[in-house]
Amino acid sequence: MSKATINSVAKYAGVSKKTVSRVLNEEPNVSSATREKVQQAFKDLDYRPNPIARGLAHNRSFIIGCLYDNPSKSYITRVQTGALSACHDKSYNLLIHPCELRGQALLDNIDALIRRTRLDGLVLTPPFSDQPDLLAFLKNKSIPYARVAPGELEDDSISIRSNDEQAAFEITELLISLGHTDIAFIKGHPDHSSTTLRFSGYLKALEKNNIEFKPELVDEGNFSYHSGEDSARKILNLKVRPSAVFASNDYMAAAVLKVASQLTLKVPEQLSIAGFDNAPIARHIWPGLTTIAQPVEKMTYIAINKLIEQFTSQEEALPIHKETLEAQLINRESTGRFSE
Amino acid sequence: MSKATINSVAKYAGVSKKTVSRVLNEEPNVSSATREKVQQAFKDLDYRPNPIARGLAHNRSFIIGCLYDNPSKSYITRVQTGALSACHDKSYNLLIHPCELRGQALLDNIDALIRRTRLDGLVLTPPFSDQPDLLAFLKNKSIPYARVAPGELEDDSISIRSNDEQAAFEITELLISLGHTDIAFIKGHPDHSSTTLRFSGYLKALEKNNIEFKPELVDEGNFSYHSGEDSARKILNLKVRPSAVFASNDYMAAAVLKVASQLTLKVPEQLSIAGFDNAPIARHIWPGLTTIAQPVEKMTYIAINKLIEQFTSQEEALPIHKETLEAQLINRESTGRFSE
DNA sequence: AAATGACATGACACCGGTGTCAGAATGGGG
DNA sequence: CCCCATTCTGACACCGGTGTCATGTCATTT
Repeated sequence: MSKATINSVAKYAGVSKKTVSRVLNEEPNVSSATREKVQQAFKDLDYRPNPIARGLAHNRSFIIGCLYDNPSKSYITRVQTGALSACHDKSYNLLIHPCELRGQALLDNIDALIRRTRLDGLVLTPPFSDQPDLLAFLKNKSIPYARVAPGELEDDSISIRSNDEQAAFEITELLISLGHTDIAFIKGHPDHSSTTLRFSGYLKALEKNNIEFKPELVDEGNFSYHSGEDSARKILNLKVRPSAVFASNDYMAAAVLKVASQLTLKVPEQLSIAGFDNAPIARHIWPGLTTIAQPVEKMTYIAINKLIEQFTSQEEALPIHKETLEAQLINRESTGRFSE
Repeated sequence: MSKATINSVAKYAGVSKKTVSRVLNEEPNVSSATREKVQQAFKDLDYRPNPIARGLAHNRSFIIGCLYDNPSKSYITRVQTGALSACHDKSYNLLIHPCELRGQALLDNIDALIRRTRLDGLVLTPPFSDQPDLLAFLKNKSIPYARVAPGELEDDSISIRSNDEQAAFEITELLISLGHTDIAFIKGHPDHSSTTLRFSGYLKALEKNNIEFKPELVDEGNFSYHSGEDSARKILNLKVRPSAVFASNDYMAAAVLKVASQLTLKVPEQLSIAGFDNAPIARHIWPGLTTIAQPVEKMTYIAINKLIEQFTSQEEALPIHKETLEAQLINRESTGRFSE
């Protein structure tokens, strides 16, 4: 069972294998009588074409690779969900490939990946979306790729992002509207473009509201919980303690909450905390974190969808798809007015 | 570039493609002079064999599928890490396939997956590891599979697990050794075999220490944070409140901590909390959770490794690999003596 | 020196599809 | 009724490897 090949179908239907192939691929110039005969054979024999043979004939693998190097498991999972969904819709397979950004080995690593798997295209997630070396390398190798959440849209490739700067601006304004003026900021990892964008949104909100920027309220983290802990200790032990902290992601925000608890600071009465990403931890701690939800699955879905469309399309000059999606502010319990 | 095929290598080395194939596969009966000529050609032409063509010839896809339906992103990521590592070592590709346990659609879903991808084998993670329908279906289809963390080892398939019952026993004894006697228990999802095992370990520890089992201290959750919250509210509002709660996983334990915070119970002074799994959240909340660390990556690695070995081996009767790995108790701040 | 066997090599078909092209069937106009 | 254009169909080579088997080469045995 399940041994039906194109030859057995052809024999069963009394036609040539080429004709079966035509029906399979919905090519024109097949009489409806023949078409029906063949389709009946498909059903009777429970036939599914062999994607490997098809791949060999087409010199295609029907594989999309997904590159990531991200400490957040929930982010990765969301990327995967969107990617799987797009691949499924287009009958492609998804190959996940976690790897480290740093090190000369990166390009060799990717090279080996490409040659080993013969993948048809790549989706780059942060921080790879903004790695000039990598982009140049892929272009050179003629590997089609799409970028998720890149910082710059200049590159002539498919790019889908959400507006990090605007979202950071909004959440900062939320804190300001609650009466906060000393708002600390914990930066993310310098390799990620979102680090710059989120910081920029914070600065713009201060500026717009005529609040003086105080460099001592800014500390550099790297998106990890641990780095958030270090930054929080510095910030919360300042002589003039800020009344609010905006951390560039939820893990660091959760770390701020931990340090605040250890210092017996009440959140949000004595300290407001805002995060970014709407990671599961944002609602798994108490009080829940006010944060920004990005449509990660959707971004990845669109990226892969457009990517496949592009290299599948007959037209050489399909316009390069660029899109910026909306992020959404989620207001939870970790932010409020200062009340002591 | 990168266009070298077996034909071009053969021509370059002045031998037949079959001989090139022999060198590739390290078959015997190739003179060392010829072998070196061919290997030099590999280098000169920068040749890599095409896995798709190889797959077609062998009727193999070199793809291992990984099935999961698990709410814990960190668990999934750890499974993937182990799986990727094993696949990489054996030059296989990993295809991840999240899907829902419930519903008649499951078998159809898996069937479609198999036919679409022609995968060579499957790794089952909980709760699929203990799904009799699925196991029977795969056996019927002659799809090789390996089970990660199954409840029962009876099935004649590769099975790698850690000792959940023993670990639950130990963590319960830890609580007992701290002086607790009223220890509540929150069960996991009934579809997961670990739910039964962990509960059983809890019961055995009570029994061994001559502590009376009180049914009202046990509540049924489903491994989700939300279910843990519900159970925690019930348990912590009992007339006679227990002094410790052992939740079947860390998400539910984190929810207990949240409810305790809302009730202004001090942890661990007024309430000890223990979890299971050593999920990231266990160290991202304060106080950190005492819990059990399982070698998830290693289990998955071994499972896939043995799976590939099995269906690659010439010997028909390779013994079925079964292994039970050690879990480890991690002692953090959420457990201690009752002190009020 | 002839027979024998172990080792080395290549010709060829095959895996299951697709592209090319030539030839057969069909249909409409003169 | 014939001719030609259009539509349909199949023979065949090909994608890039692997399996089978026949043949060639050499050293060893008798």
